[in-house]
Amino acid sequence: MAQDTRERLLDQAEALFAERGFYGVSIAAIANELGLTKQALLHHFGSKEKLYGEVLKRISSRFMALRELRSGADPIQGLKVYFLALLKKDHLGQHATTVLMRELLDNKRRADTAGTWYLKGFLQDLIVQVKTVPSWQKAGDAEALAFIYQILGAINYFGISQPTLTGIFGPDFYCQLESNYPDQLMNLIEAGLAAGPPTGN
Amino acid sequence: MAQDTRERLLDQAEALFAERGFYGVSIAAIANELGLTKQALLHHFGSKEKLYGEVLKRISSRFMALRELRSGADPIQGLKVYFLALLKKDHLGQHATTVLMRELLDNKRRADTAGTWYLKGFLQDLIVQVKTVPSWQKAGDAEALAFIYQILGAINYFGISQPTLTGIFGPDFYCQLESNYPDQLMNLIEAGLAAGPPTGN
DNA sequence: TTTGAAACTTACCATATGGTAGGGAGTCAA
DNA sequence: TTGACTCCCTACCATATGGTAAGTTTCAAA
Repeated sequence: MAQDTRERLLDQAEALFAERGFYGVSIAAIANELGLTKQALLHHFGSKEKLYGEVLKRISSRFMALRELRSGADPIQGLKVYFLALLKKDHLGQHATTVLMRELLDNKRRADTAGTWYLKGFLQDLIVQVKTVPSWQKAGDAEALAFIYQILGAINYFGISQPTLTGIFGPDFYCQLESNYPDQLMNLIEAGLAAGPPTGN
Repeated sequence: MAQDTRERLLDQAEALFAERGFYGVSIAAIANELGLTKQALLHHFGSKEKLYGEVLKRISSRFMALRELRSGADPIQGLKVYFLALLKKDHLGQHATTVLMRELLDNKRRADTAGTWYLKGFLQDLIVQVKTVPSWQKAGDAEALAFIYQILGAINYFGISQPTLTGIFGPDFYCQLESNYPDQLMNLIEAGLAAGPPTGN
């Protein structure tokens, strides 16, 4: 039951941090959402910063789990599994990528604490996989990462734009957009992997 | 001189909103940065919300100016001009895209105020241009926008990741990454435009 | 010279926030 | 039964925040 409350607080915190950002949420708001007082929250986590740290840690562990998931043999399939999981938010939860994006934005300021260390393994894993693809074998790490980042950007930027796009173009249009996004993304990945790194001209 | 102070306050506000987000910055902090008190700021803008609105409006006008900039004739060149301007932050200022990204994240909550209406013209313009490219002429608007959004994501996500990537991989590696990013982006755009929308298989 | 508006300032205020202190209820082992 | 521990609450506090009220200074027009 204690562990249960802790977990529920983390869930709630993750959702609210995603929605409003670190400074947009008070610990009282998080606790009240569960019918608790902020002191209950402070009892479990000590401080708001520590709570936020725990949220990031939990997200990081899901990313780690994602790494275990890849099929292994075919690098292209492995990459697709990764990227589709990110797009569909499988195994990560609805709010993980949003919290992560906010953390990227805030990272400049809290560069010392740097809650994104766990991304290193994830990104290195992706680099290795890209360089396993025949046409990318001669590529440098930076080139591979640039390609990866383009895909990550295509995924995550779209992920946070739903409310805005719906507001601008209406729900029907957004629905079309969402339904053909995965296909186009897979196209982009395949085309990029097939083409290899840019040649010097 | 009055206009000058106003403009300087807007500059400072834009920079700080980009860096810390709406809730992460106090109006006192913005004003103090210029050796003023927060009441000077309130005198010019009335409230924090209104100041933020002015910042968004100013950014929007720069986007509008960007639309005028396109070469006109060649749609592919026009698209490249747009996207390169976004990547290099020409005519937009260092912080415009960051503020915009934060606004996308917060838009869910302030969906009523929706400070991103001005994006509509910009996006529609891009859609028209993409559909002018021969291989995209049969594409639907949603397919064109999906492609555009992939590019925008590749640009903007990378744009906010510099501190994190530098932290993870070191400044030298980031420098490599940054130097080959534009080329790879142009590759991606060309490949995507040449390939056309995904076929139904 | 007077008027009046613009561009600030100092004082002040209500509220919200993160955090401390300490207490009470329940559980569980000795 | 008692002591200790966990979980959570009420009470309280220092600080920060957005905003109001009421000047003060500057400066230009009447």
